[in-house]
Amino acid sequence: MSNSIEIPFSTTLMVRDTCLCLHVQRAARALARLFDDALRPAGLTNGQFSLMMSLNRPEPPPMGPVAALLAMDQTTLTAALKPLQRKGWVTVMENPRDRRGRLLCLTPEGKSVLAKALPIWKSTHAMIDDKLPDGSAERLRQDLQALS
Amino acid sequence: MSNSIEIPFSTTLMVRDTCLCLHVQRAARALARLFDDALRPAGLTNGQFSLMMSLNRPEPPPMGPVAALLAMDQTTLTAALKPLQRKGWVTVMENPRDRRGRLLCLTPEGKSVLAKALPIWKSTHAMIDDKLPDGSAERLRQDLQALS
DNA sequence: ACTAAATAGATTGATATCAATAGAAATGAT
DNA sequence: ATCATTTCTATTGATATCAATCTATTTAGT
Repeated sequence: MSNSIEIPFSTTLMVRDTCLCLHVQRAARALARLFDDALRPAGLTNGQFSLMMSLNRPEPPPMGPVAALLAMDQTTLTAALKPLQRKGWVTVMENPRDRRGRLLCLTPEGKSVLAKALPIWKSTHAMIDDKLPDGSAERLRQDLQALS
Repeated sequence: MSNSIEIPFSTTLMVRDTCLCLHVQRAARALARLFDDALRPAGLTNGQFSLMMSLNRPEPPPMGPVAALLAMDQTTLTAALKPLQRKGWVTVMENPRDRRGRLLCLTPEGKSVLAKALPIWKSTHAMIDDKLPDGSAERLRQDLQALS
């Protein structure tokens, strides 16, 4: 006569302990906070650092491949570019060879900001690398890649 | 006479290939999309599923420990509860033993929604588990935990 | 050339995320 | 008991995230 819709507490514990999605989201939030804190003096968030770093290429890339590289929705990329454009660190120009598309360029100021952030990234990354058992960083990257 | 603020392309490639923060953010976005898609028929996002599952306890927990469990900011938790309260799946009551605090409860409807989502979680999780090399899921969880 | 389909981005609306700040209640020192 | 400190949460403002939908442009089939 019960509703039969109660999930046992043991199931809850199992999901909490095993869910890879939850584990990754948790680590993502923690790492984002860590890098955001470290990069704050440089005026960048972790996401802005990754995005701007991915724009540091010989040829300015269109939006699609950048969004794919970062595994983010194209609309997210459009939104993420706005503050960087406002600050004058990134310019978005029409692609002359495909007028539907845009090309993303780091400005000299953007490159300068990125260069100032780089040593912060290095030291922060070295720090978390040390928190992992020896050699597991590479393995971790491979496992994460398999999920993307 | 140059500005000396150019980062070599090789450095960009190194950061892109090694940055654990970027790798985790990327996997987090990809997994979030995957679980969001799968759970959509149940009316839940991956985050809502994790949050509601963490509320399925014998005793309703206060907000602080739940936020810590999910490694999220307390203000994020406050915001995340809003839509769940609106839908009548979670209730937030004053803690009689500490009137600063709140206790978070799943409603019967919330439990029912969660129960319907559970088999979706199971099959989706089994799917991504298969994408990982044998036995690496447990290792991955441990590595991610070390970062949180 | 013409038209249908595919592709590249932009916009809107909802939720997620956190810093900074503020308020209320409990705790501790005296 | 009083007051300073700490703890727990909410609010505001900015950015991040994606689904749904739209426009503009290119490509492919005819």
